[in-house]
Amino acid sequence: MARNLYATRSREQITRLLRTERRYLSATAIHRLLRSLGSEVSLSTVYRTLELLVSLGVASSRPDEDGEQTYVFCTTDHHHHAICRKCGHVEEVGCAATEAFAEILRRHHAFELDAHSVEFYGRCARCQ
Amino acid sequence: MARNLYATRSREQITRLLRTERRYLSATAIHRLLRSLGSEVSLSTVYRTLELLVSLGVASSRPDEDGEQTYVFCTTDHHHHAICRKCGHVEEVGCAATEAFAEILRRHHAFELDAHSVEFYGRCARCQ
DNA sequence: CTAGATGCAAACTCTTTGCATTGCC
DNA sequence: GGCAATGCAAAGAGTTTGCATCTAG
Repeated sequence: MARNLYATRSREQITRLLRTERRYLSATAIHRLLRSLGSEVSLSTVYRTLELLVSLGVASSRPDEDGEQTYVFCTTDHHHHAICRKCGHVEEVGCAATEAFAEILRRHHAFELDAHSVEFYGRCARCQ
Repeated sequence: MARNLYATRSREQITRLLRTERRYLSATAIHRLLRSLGSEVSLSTVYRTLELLVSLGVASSRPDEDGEQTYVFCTTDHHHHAICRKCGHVEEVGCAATEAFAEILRRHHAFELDAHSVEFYGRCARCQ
């Protein structure tokens, strides 16, 4: 955690959970999980902490199909996510992999891909 | 519109707007646009009609970054979307273009891509 | 001790639903 | 005329915010 920020119990718990799970979880799901583990953190603190983690680059968020925001632990390095539809596991995909695809879009559609927002769904190695 | 369904004024207006715009719009945005064009359709009808169009395969929906659902007119053919970040224009990308990319993910990450949910962001030909 | 973090409850936004009314065929 | 569609208002769900209290440093 950066300077000027207190390393509180709530924040440690939320960060540790995300770091362990490595899959996209909603704020409510995180709250429910933590409570079931004995934590007494409130839902608003979960929301505020998640917002903090995202702004610090420690977590990344995206809305699921219903529009509910979900959060995942991730490094600050530049990368994209391949998300397993079966187990929810998040694989970090390096930029090089997207280059070839950007080239195809460029040639066939004159479309300049902004690869930063691309996310992929499918089956990870263990779930096929 | 299929049998058993009334071709009402509201539905025509909503469908015509989507067909003309060809970009992702939220229900509220569609409602606002229609009202500004003189329509008196209600917001709940907009929601109900959009749900109908999606189930008919005439429209497709996805949540934006804030989790708000947005809708776009599209054909029922199998394809993916390349969305221009500048003008919002939606380009329909054929499946062949995604094949090459799926192959890379498969080789480098042992990840089986379910290409059906992939959407791309960037700049279209006119907006570069 | 003090700025920052938390909990609670209320407020907000987007979306869905129940029901009486209207309108298409 | 009959069944489906609509409008309105109220209810839901997820998320944010104000404020008094608590706590890490």
